[in-house]
Parts: sequence; structure tokens; C-alpha cells
Amino acid sequence: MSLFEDQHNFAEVILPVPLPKSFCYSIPLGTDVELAVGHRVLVEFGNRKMYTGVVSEIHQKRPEKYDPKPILEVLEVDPSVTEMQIKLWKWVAEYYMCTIGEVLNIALPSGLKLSSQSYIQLHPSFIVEENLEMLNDKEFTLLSTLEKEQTVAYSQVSNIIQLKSPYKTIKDLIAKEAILLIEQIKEKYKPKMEKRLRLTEQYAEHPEVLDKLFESLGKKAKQGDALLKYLTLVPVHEDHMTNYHGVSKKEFINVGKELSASSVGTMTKNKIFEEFERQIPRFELSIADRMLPTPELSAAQNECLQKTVTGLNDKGVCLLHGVTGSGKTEVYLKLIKSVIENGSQALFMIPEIALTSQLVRRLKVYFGDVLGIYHSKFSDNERVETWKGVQEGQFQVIIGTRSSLFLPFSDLELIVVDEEHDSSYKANDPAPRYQGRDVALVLAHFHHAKVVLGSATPSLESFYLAVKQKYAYAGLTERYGNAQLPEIKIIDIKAMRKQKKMKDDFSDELLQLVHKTTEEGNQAILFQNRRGYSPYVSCETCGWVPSCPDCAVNLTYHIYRNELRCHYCGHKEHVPKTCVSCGGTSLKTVGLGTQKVEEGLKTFLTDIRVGRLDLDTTRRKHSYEQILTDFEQGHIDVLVGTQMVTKGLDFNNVRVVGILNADSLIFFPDFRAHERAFQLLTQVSGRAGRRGDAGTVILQTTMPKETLFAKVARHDYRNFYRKEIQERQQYHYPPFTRLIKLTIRSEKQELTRDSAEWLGKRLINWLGAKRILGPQEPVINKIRNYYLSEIMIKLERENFDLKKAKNYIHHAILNLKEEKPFKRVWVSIDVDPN
DNA sequence: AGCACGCCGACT
DNA sequence: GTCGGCGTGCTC
Repeated sequence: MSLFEDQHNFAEVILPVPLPKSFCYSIPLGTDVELAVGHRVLVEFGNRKMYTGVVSEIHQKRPEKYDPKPILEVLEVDPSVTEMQIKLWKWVAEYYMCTIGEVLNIALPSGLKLSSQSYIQLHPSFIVEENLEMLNDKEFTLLSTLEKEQTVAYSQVSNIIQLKSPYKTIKDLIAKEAILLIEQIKEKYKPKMEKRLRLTEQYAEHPEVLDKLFESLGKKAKQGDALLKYLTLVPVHEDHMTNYHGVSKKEFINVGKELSASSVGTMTKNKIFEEFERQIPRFELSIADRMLPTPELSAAQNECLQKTVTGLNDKGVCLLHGVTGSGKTEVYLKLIKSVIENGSQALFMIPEIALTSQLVRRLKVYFGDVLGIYHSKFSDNERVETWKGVQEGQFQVIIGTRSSLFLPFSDLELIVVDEEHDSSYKANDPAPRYQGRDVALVLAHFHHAKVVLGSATPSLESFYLAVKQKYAYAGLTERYGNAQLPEIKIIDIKAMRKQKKMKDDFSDELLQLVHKTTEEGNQAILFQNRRGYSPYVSCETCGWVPSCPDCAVNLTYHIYRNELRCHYCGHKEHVPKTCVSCGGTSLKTVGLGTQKVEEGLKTFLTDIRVGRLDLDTTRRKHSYEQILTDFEQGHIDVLVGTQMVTKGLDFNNVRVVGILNADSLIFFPDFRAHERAFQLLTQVSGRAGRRGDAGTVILQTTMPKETLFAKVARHDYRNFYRKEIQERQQYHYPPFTRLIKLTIRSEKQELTRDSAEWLGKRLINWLGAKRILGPQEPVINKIRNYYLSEIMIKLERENFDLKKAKNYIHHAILNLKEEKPFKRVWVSIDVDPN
């Protein structure tokens, strides 16, 4: 221990592992860059494994119990991550009860993480022929391969020597000094570069020299042409600074076909042109290089904007409640515009970017180059590009899904959460299971920024807070451009069947309306919230229903390829020729899916063109946009689809919307079922008659008396809210309480049951029986061969120590795993579950 | 989560 | 004996 050792600095490093803390590393003296919070660093962790970590703290406290490993490398000059981001990560980890490593994993684009790939090569001083006696067969095989191939990836070794775990062989060979193990680290992100061309300085900055060049080139026609072409593209004679950016080499050579690449090459050799490289963004910025003026607002929109601005100044958060088609987007545009003019940043959050490419295109037109796009389906490189664009200040506006909350904003002034009620703001499976809308509020708070929550059907939580005056409220009660809200007709399926006014799943009225509207050159949307042909099939003789071998669900029939599929695990099988149970030969399809709706429509209304929009037709990358474009351009008359058709589609010619069966929406065994049903039905109805004549919605149900449907039909959000909030209060559900859902998972049903019981009892002991619901097996109690059980924890929102309760929960789970029989049980925690 | 170590049963 | 299966413990 030298004197200097004591002056050593240490760094807490966040690593992308599901462990509940950061790790302490020592900072080697004499690093090139002075280490700071937010730097990405390369460290060794565990057994010879490299990770990219992020420095969260720098301190002088030498750990007592262990000797920290050194930081191997600082991966950048300027930190990629801001302190504010780390603060947000910590908040998310604590609130959503996950590890900070799990947050890092989703927050940092994988392009900013390094991959460590080990490979082996022959030790330079080792000669195989001279050491044959000390090698066994497998070792010899490996060394011979190395002699041929130079290097072999660690992951390849098991193939070469036919051993499942090759580390022993490798270790022996390292001991014998026969091979070297090398860690190769790759920076994943590669900026996209472009070769460009410009005049050399002597010509660009001295017009008289350029003139002389023209004369001298006189006879070499091709070179003269090239120079002329360049000067028409880049007005060097007017302003020599324009030469600096030059032109894209590829485009320049392609501009005039007669322009030969070789003459440009010669001119480069003769130092007339020079080549240089420039990093180019991966996104098309050419749609609009500068901003267009934002559209004029109607009187109603203007009033709403004023209210929103006042509300934001007053409360910081404003709920913008505008009916479908009222033009909320224009109000957002104005707000964002003023943020840009202030030189600050704005984040425009949307539920699913793929579903809103219409919106992205519109924003691009208004905001041009300052608009960045970010979502989870972007490639690594594209995400890093947006990340850096935000960091460097190129993007002042970001449109993105919930993951864009984790971008390195420095001066955020406004967050717009569009369609704030949408359930896709909630992250479900890998932790952190965060609610994007709520994290937006926290992020805004950190930045002293304002939040606009926009929706035609606000979530109960948000509306409640607006009623409580915690949020400001601004309403837009009329549609844009004098369009009327659609007329919604409730059709009694049972009654119609009795009167023989049903053809399979279609009422005569619906078919007639669709027929009429398409005759008139308009369009229709039909909604059925189930994909496939029918939810299940059944034996006509004995009633047997095929189910998934790995999940507790019936198999859905898909007419394409005559297959049965599991919508939970993807299992596929052919429809059996005979009943497995009784040997009967006829199976009937039961229930209604989008494929059957499509087929029925084609039988009952010949001559109409039907398109389908569901998970099955949108699997391929651009198929979604293709279908929408076809619909927009009138190549499709009727669009049949699942939930997908409810999300913000904005088409002028849709006059009719049909809901084939609204029953299933309210049968969910879930306290949010009615809320979701109201939102879904209102949203899908809202696709009708957005411009011009009023549209019509046909809502088919076997329960025409259901009051929820009547409220949808009257566009009566307030009464829906009043009843629903009363029930939530009565039964102690959010927003009056906070829920935490534990899901217990294991390979055996008994084990799942026992451990869930054990956990439930422990929680009752600590938190009291009235706060614990369950354990209860969910309706689908087995997925992918794992048996499930759930415990719901209900906690008060006020006068309650949430931190302590969370600690109890963490401890209870740890204790469970300490019990020997429950070692192999998984428990996942979901705070504020959907 | 990885990844190594160690102990046990099934094979050359 | 050797290999692989799997349970256990650790990672700054």
C-alpha cells in the first residue's frame, strides 16, 4: 500500500445485471479522461466477463470487505448519460421495485453497450509438433484448428471439440501455455458516413484562380462540365463558405449521367476537388428542411389552447379532454412550437409509433430537422443517433413511445402524452414494469417542465385528479370543421335473430349500411376484438375442444393453412381429421374472429374490397403501413380489424363503423373492464364521420340494456366517470388505492400453489389481511408450461408508509426463496398493474 | 442474469 | 475413469 493508494478515487458503477445495487470499482491513476458521473466505462465483472457500466457516483470510501477491481476503460470523452437520467433511473427502480440494472438495460440503447466476445489463439511460442505427448485428442483437434484459422471464438470451441462445456480443456491449454484467451470488445454503434466532394481551398477562396482553371480546362470538356455542374449546385462564386459542405459524391456523379466518375477522379488527383467524409443521419430529413407555419386554430381550439396554457402555468399538468376528431393535435403543435422558439426541448409521447405514422409525417412537415424519432422498434444505430441528436441539441422535439422518456434531455420544457389512457404506456414483461404516463410526470417534475395529458377518453386516474383540481382541465367538446359526432345505434343480436334479421354475425342493418356507404364511394370499418377465424373449435358429437399442450387456453382456428394456434405461446397444429376424444369426424368452429368477419362480408356483399388489420396481417415490417395506405387511397372499401383500428386512424371517408359483438369487452374479470370497454368503444366509434357528413356506428350486442353501451351511444363520458369512480371508491380500487401485483410462477402446479400460499400468509402477517387479495390462480393459469398464481396487494394512498410496505414485500419474496422447496419459484412484481 | 464449481449418475 | 446434469453460490 503506497501513500497514493489512499488518495485513490472509487466509482460506483451501474451494471446491466438484475442485482439490487451498484458496484464499486477503483479509478486507475493517470487515465486520459477525468472520470465523471454518467461516463460509460468498461469493467470486468464476475468471471472474465466484460460489461459496459455507467458511473453513478465518484467517492473516496475504500470498501473494507473486498478489493475493488479497476475500471478498464472510459469509453467516451463526454458522458453519454446525464445526472438527471441517473436520478430518473433510481426513481424508476425504487418505485417499480426492480433493480437499477434492469432500468439501465432498457434505458440505454444497446448500441451504447459494448459486447464482449472472447476468442482464443495459439500461443506464439507454442509449437504443436514439439508437444504432441502432452496433448490429448481433443486438445490436438483444437490446436490444429487454431493453426489453420488463427483465431477461434470461444463460443465455437464446443463445436470443434464436441464438448458441451469446453472451459476445462481451454483452462488446461492456457496452463500449458499453448493458447491465449483474448477479450475482444466491439463498439456496436457505427455512424453512417458519406463521401463528399468539394473544391480545394485554392479555388474556392480565390475566384480569379477559379476563372483561370475554367480557361485551362477548356479543351478537356468533361472536366469543364464537371466543374460547371459543381458550381451550379454550390454557388461558390457568391459565397465561398458554401463550398465547405460540398456535395455528396454519389449524388454528384449520378446527377448528370454524362458526368464520368473517372474525370471527377482525375480532378481529385489534380487537387481541384477534394474528398471528405461526413457523418449523416439515418433518417430522411428531406421532407422539410425548415418549419412550416403551424395550422390556424379554430375558435374552439384557440380557446382550448388558452385554457391549457393558463392551466399549465397554474398547475403544471393539464388534462386536455377533447372528443374524437376535435383536433387536439393542432393544440399540441402550437404548444410545442412555442417551446422550440424558447430554445428548449419538448417530448411528444404516443402509444405505438407504428400505429401513428400519419402523425409522425405531419410533425415532420411542421418541425423538420429539429424533430427526432425514437421507439423500441428502431434499430440500434438509429436509436443511438437519436440519443446523440438529443444530447448535442440537434433535436428539440422528440416524438416517441414510452422508452423515449429515457433520452438525455437537458432542457425539457414540455411533455405531451397523447392518448394518455392507452394501455400500451404500461410496460409489461421485462422489468421495469413502468407506466410511461406516470414516469412522464416524474421526469417533468425533475425538469420543472409542464405536462399535457390528452385524450378523448381520459383514464379514470387522470380525470379524477382533474376533478380534484390537482391537474388543470381543458375541454374540446366539438369536432373540428363542424363535423358531427357519429350516431351510435345499439342492435339487439338476439332479437334480430328471432326476427330473422341476422345473417350469421351481421345484422341486416349493418350490411345495408355498409353496402350503401360503399356504393356512395365511402368507406367502413368493422371491429371485432379477436384475431383468427374462430376462438375455438369443438367436436359436434362429444363437445371436445382442442387446447394448447403448454398453456391453459383453447386453440384458435386460423382458416389460412387450416391451422389451430395458441395466441399465448405460438404453438401451431393442423386441425385434426377426427376428434381425439370420441373419433367423431366433424368439428365446428365456435365464436367470431376477424378472419371470419372478413369472409362473411365477402359472401354477403360481393364486389366490395375488404382489408384486414390485425396482428396476423401486420407481422411483416411495413405491412401495417401498406394496408393503411391502401385504405387511405381507396383501394379498400371496408377495413376489418382488432383493437388496432381503434388507435387514432384518421380517414376522411369513413362513414360507417360496425362493432360486431361488444359483449366480450365487459366480461373481463378485472376492475378495469368497464373503463377499457368504454374507451375502446368510444375510440372505434370516433373513426366514423370525422369530416363532412355525420357517420353511423352499429353496436351489436346481446345485452342491449347494458348501461355502459347507452353511455357510449350518448357520448356521455361524465356519467360513465361518475358511476365508475363511485364503484372504485366503494371497492377500494385505484385511484383510491395503489395496487401491487405479485405473479408466482413455477413448473409444477402444486409448487406454485404452495409457494403462493406461503407468500400470501407472510404478507398477511406483515401487512394485514385486508391489504392482501389472493393468492388466486388467474383464468389462464398455465403459460408455456409454467403454472401461475397471483397475489394482489392493495395499499392506501394517504397516511401510509409505502417505502416500508415495499420493503416488506421484497423481504417476503427473499424469505420465500430461502425456503428450500421454493428455491425454483419465480416471483415478479408489478406496481400499478394494468 | 451468467458463470464456475462440485457432487452425482450413466456411459465409453 | 470421463462426461454431462443440475443445484449452489458469487459477482465490486
